[in-house]
Amino acid sequence: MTRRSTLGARNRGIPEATVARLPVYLRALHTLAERGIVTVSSEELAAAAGVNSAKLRKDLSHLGSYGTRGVGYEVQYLVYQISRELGLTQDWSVAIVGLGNLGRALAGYGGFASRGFRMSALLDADPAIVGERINGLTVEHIDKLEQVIADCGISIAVLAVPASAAQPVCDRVVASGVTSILNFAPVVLTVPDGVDVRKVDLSIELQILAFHEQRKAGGPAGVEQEYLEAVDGS
Amino acid sequence: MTRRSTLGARNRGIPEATVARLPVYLRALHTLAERGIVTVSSEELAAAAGVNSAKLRKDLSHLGSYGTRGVGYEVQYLVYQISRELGLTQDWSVAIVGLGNLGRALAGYGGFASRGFRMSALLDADPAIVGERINGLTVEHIDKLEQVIADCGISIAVLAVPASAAQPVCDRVVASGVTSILNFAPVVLTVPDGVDVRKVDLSIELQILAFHEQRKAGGPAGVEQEYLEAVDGS
DNA sequence: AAGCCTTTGTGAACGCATGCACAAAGTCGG
DNA sequence: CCGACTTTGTGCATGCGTTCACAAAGGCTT
Ligand SMILES: NC(=O)c1ccc[n+]([C@@H]2O[C@H](COP(=O)([O-])OP(=O)(O)OC[C@H]3O[C@@H](n4cnc5c(N)ncnc54)[C@H](O)[C@@H]3O)[C@@H](O)[C@H]2O)c1
Ligand SMILES: NC(=O)c1ccc[n+]([C@@H]2O[C@H](COP(=O)([O-])OP(=O)(O)OC[C@H]3O[C@@H](n4cnc5c(N)ncnc54)[C@H](O)[C@@H]3O)[C@@H](O)[C@H]2O)c1
Repeated sequence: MTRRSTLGARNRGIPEATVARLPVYLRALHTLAERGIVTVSSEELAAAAGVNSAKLRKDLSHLGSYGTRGVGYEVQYLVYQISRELGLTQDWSVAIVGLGNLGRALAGYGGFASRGFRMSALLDADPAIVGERINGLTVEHIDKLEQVIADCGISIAVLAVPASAAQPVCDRVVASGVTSILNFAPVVLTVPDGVDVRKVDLSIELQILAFHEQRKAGGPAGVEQEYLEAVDGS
Repeated sequence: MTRRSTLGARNRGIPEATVARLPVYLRALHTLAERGIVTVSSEELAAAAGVNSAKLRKDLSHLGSYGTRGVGYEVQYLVYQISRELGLTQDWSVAIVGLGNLGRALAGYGGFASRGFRMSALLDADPAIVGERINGLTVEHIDKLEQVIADCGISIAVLAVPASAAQPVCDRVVASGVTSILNFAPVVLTVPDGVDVRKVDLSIELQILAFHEQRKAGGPAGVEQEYLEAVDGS
């Protein structure tokens, strides 16, 4: 007796918006599991994840028919299915390039390991940083990049280098075989087809908040007059 | 002669997707300005920002008619208009709550000040951290939250506290008058209407990358068999 | 065994975002 | 001053994502 419906459902094409929410559901499910909860309805899980329950059900329906009508979803089983879909049943080796303020914080963070991401390599160009031990790992010189990536089987790299170094470093990690990049530098990276880039830009987040904040306070006040003052001339 | 078209255009309702891209355009424009470039076409700016040029033009058209046909956009003028729309012609005071690994990195980052965000207050609950000086600021005890927020006129808070503390801390900063929150803790925050929350979740970013990475390698391999093994029983 | 009750999975409608393609607008050389 | 050329601003079509609403499905009680 196989539990998963063999027909339909598994489209092979999961919408990007759904993929972005699966980790949120997964986190909510883990929290429920810790509390010993065995079964959860779409309504409850949606509330825990902060989304509409119809959206949740549609999202899950892309993975298969894993619920039971009149009951809900079995927490553990759903955890497994989402994990599998996201590729978290295997561990991923990750390299961090740039061990400055931000890189250090990331390297020392425990929340990655618990989700199947192992920080396997730390790389920096600064001789003063190379050799340092952070969270049990030794920082290697960036010249060993190719070697380290091959040795550790790394396919995901985190870039925490200055903006000016980001594209060159990106080119190198891509040339070394990395096909997924998480970029913290405030630049638009150019990569070949087949390489995924996701960016995290904290300044942008603050600017978006500022926009809405300004709206609450009555919208942008500036008129033409102000520009002339601002540029201080003409 | 006023430069900005007085009619239409300024809808007061800028699409959220556009708002999220304006900071990217702004960054590209700053880079161009540094190189001494005075005028830029939508095609060039779009390339620098990594978007489609039609999208760029439509985005900018929401702010007004700031281009010149046959020529393009004046870099400085566009910088000013976007800055004004985003609310960056004024400075914003920001509080950081939680000065652990991540909070420290943020507090020490220079890229915020240059975009009009001043880190005005650092708050933590740990007596060992309170009193410490980071980047010229003294870490205050979380008990002074209300007072500090009022004194510094803070409306934006960054939460870099553990997941378990995030909601309580959130409630407190909201009660103190903060109406915009940037949250790094991996939890869904509940806030009253009128308060904006943006989340940055690095684990989620990695999980999304893992999903696509797995796809490149041939899709999720698991079948029912594997679940039974995984739960190790039954 | 039958009917009631709960909850899923999805069809359909709607709204937002994207990108093409082009007319209108403006520049610039002659 | 004119005509050719460039580039903007936008109408329109298309596709994606969200939400409502409900029939079908399954469990549970009697
Ligand atoms: N710190 C923050 O809170 C923060 C916030 C937003 C964005 N960022 C961005 O994240 C990136 C890192 O920020 P940070 O504060 O850690 O900067 P940082 O200057 O403290 O660290 C950068 C590190 O990269 C290393 N590096 C430089 N060039 C390199 C190269 N070619 N190869 C390998 N390593 C190299 C440096 O030696 C340094 O250790 C920057 O692009 C920054 O704009 C940081
Ligand atoms: N460090 C990372 O790279 C990273 C990555 C992803 C997510 N996060 C998330 O960011 C948050 C912070 O991460 P971190 O690594 O800096 O953690 P951390 O434990 O190093 O720092 C947390 C800080 O918050 C303070 N704190 C705890 N309770 C508080 C309270 N009630 N009021 C005020 N301060 C309080 C602690 O004293 C500590 O200084 C966590 O939620 C974490 O899950 C961190």
